[in-house]
Amino acid sequence: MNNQKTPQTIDSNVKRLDQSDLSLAVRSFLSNLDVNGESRLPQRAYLAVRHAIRHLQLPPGQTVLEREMAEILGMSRTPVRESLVRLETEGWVRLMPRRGFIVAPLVADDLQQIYEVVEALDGVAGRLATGRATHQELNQLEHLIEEQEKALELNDLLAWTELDDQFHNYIVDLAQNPRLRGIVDSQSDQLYRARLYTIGLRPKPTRSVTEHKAILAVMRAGEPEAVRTMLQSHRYRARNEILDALQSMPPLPEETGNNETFP
Amino acid sequence: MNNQKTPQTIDSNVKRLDQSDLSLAVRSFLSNLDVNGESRLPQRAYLAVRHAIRHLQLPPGQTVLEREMAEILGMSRTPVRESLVRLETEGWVRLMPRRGFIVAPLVADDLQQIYEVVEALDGVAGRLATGRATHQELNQLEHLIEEQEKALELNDLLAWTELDDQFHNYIVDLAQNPRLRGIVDSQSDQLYRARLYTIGLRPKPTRSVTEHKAILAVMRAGEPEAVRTMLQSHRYRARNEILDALQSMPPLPEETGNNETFP
DNA sequence: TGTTATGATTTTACTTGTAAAGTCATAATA
DNA sequence: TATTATGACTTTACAAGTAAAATCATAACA
Repeated sequence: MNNQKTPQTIDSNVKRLDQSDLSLAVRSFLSNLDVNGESRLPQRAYLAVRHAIRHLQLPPGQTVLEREMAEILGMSRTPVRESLVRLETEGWVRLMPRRGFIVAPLVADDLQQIYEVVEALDGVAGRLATGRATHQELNQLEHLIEEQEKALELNDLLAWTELDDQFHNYIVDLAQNPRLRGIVDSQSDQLYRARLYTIGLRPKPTRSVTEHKAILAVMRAGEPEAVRTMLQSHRYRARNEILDALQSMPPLPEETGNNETFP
Repeated sequence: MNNQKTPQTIDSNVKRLDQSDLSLAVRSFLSNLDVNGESRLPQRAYLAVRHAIRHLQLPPGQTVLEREMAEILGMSRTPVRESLVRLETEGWVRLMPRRGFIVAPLVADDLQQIYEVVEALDGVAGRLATGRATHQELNQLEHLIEEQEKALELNDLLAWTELDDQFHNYIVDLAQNPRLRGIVDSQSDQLYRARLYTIGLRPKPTRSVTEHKAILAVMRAGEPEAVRTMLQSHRYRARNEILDALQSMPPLPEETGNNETFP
């Protein structure tokens, strides 16, 4: 029923209009992303595609064609391909040899692997941050926690998700290790879409805020090892909530190209 | 003195022969690497360049030209560039915009960052491996330790370095997490050249072998948390030895193109 | 002598072209 | 009907070409 390919008639020397699988909405989402600050084309393509995957605009299983992306982003195929290669080594897309790239499916096994990595790196970041953060920076963490409480009172789960991300990212920043920063960034960000996907099915994250407070307190007390342990178990609990929610979902979203073809 | 560029005479319409900075030895090292198993050209280029950097054939600071690599490896520039982009995101080379790629310099600050990452990931790998390894696999670890002792008796530090790598890599394998595997692989392998570089300046690694035995014992006892702690402090000690040795070295190797031009 | 200007050269950054391999709809066949 | 064969079509994988930018040696000049 969702086969949108036109049957090729013999006189189809007319240029086909529906060579794309992507809806107009997704196309505008991709092309309207503000990446003007980036001068390099591959970096622009990288940010655009990653952003679209992160926000489930490019759903798991969706094929990503270099020709199509190039067309949408207004560049040639080469910089697009370069960005896809990078996204592949980071785990955002998967390369099927001679078939093309698809958005990495959202399966429990994969998420489990990411969590095992992020738990460890998040933990060490917290440990390092404890020694390296200034009072001012710790106050900034406190500010983020307050914002989280506000978002929770308003039941704004989307805002809360962003603030939770900011909290953890800021701790990683404080570790002052660019390499760690890069790896955590690309890995933990891949968890975002799983959280987005299960956002309504998880318990209200009041406990997360409590734990954030406890983590900050131990950072203030200057106990690096304790910070590490707490961050790790904090992530562990979050992991279980996500995986539980994912299991109670419709089987798995694969090749769900949300197409709106013209009338 | 080491300026090997020929002064361009007015009648230099002759094709220049020394357009390369790389010695014949390095060229043959690169082209003779056994990568025939790999069908994809970018993967071949990736392995070749990475291997050459790892073994200090391409020294820190060396510029890596895509045209030159393409020529040496017998392919066009496109797959070479793709491999360089990947090596850049992993930290092996550094991209100077509009200037080209150079082999990442071997500076203490960078090594420190890598160690912070690897310590954490190695630790979690050990923790996971403890639950997931079979008796047979643990015996394989024991075998590797025995080989290390033999290498040490023969004072074969190069063999020992390889065996030490194998030991740690095997533990990561046992964690059964491909993503973790990939990140540790690319990161910890970047430490290899630092170890190679300081190989004669460090104390004989008898203590490392003792610690390996202790780690294996705790894995056999099935105490994941203890394995993590021990692996982490094991890496920490190794880190300090390397960084100390590096500090007592000639300033820092940058642009040391070990050229042997024709007579 | 020291400093600035200049132009040839090199190298990336990006575009475009092409062959091979895989896919898929349709037709032929048992 | 079920299965296999066929061929048009799509898409990557790789090659090759070009323009802009940075570099560096040399020359002009104060």
